[in-house]
Amino acid sequence: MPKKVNIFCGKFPHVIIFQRNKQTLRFFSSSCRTSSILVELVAKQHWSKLKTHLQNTKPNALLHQLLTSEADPELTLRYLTWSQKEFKLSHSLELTFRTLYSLACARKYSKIRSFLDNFVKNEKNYPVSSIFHAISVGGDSFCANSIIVDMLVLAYVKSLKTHLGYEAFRRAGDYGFKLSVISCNPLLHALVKERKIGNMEFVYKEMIKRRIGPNLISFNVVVNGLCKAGKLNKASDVIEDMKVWGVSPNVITYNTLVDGYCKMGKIGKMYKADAVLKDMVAKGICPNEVTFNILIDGFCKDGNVSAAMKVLAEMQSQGLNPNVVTYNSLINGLCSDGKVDEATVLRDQMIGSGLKPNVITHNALINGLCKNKMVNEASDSFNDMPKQGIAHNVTTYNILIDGYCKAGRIEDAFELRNAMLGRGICPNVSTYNCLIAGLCRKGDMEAAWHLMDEMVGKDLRADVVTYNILIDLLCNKGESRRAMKLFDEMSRKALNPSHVTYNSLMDGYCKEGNLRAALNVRTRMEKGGRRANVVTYNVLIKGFCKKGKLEDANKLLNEMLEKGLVPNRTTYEIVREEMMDKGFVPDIEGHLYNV
DNA sequence: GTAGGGTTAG
Repeated sequence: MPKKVNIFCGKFPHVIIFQRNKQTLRFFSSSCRTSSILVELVAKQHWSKLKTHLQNTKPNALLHQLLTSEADPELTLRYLTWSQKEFKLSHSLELTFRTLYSLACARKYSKIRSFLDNFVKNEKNYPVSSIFHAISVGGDSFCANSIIVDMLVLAYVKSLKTHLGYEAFRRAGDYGFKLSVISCNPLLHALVKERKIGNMEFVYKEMIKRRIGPNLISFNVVVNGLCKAGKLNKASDVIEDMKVWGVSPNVITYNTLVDGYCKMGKIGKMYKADAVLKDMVAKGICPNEVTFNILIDGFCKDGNVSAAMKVLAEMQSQGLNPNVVTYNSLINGLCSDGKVDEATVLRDQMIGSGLKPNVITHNALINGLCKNKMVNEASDSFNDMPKQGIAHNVTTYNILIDGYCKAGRIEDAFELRNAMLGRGICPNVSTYNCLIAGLCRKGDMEAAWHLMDEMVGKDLRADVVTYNILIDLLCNKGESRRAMKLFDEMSRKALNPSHVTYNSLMDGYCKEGNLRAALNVRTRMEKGGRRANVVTYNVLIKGFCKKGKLEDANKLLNEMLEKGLVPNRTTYEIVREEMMDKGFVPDIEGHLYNV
């Protein structure tokens, strides 16, 4: 019998498989001959014979015997999987992980990897704590155990059980097991994808603390996560940290940060994005197509297509060719600006330069036509797509369905929905959202609720947008309390309310003249981790104005400017109509001349 | 194995 010493006894006083196994051992000593026959059958892989012989022996007793007799680890594993399948049983965690331990000592890593991949896919989820207990009593080689835990974390992440991967990572720290970037990088990536940025930051800090040595990929993933969460200063700090670790940021690191500024930055964000670009050039990192595409898209989304065009010229002067993504951003930018004709010209230019428009190009143009009240043209464009060898996708249908709804052509919208079903494209939540919003605009509440039921029947779950549509509708009808009930339902369904949700509720209460309730919603919004945006301020400022509280409204205006939020057209309209026309001079007055 | 483009709600 091998000597098993639990080196973690001090901290984790869970000993001991020996007590439990005494009985098993007695069994083996009394029937030693039988057992050696069985072991030999395993060695020869005579499974059917083994099955008949095992009628009087417990399968787990044989597994134990294989482990203690130090049989070939691969064979032990083969017996383990065979017996689990054959007898529809699960071996204990202790024996399972002892098997993996023996494989780790024999450096049969790929066997462990594929076993763990299956192990975690199993619907029977063992508590991570039990697994760690089994690992720590199963073997005393720190290195072998660490490798098993590393592979376990990776297996969880691969099977989309990120929460368990995260827990295993945390516990590995308690036990002092040393993980590697092989499991930590995918874990970081998965946490970013699930928007669990707090957890991602924990893993990153722990990696440094535990001296796991983040590499370039780790840093890039972390920078991306922080950018997606709007933590741009922290992202810049991480880039500084990299140098301490002797890792140089590359073009991807900087592109990620530039994109962060474009998408999450506040006042003067494009200026800052440009500053990051200059910084990277100064550090000798050459911008590539992606860098320029990010900037072009950023300027377009910022409503500044002419600046985007200048970036395009700069890109070409540096010998970089615009690609489909470049053109798609510009086409979309022009369409949002109401310049569908120019967008079409650009599309032709794109074709002239040898690039083939893809489904995204077409969708952008169809959307542009819809938004500019050219639904018939949009429909023609839609029908042209198959002729050009481009298949419609769900988004194409959704765009045109939304176009029909907004043009008041609900019947056409439903007809198109039915057509997509016939063509094997499944409506998704967005399809329903477009239709529900269309029905709400028409005031056909009954049909809207009916569609909600239909969604559930099709196993489609209402999302934040669905709730936003319904909440907004109720608020506009003066039924804020009913809207609040839907809001509570959202949290019960683990849906994270968005800015729109809170803003609609505040608007509803403001319209009812209930400023207190509106401010309560704002408090909840901040507790929910969302900061007030321009729309929030517009809603509240208007609410206070309507109540004649112009001084308070003015304070809100100041607060908004101090937070670096940029007033929009609605803000100016409110200020003009509700304050200036009534003889009140707001602090924002000076800005009004710029509009 | 880390970066970029299209739809729905204010």
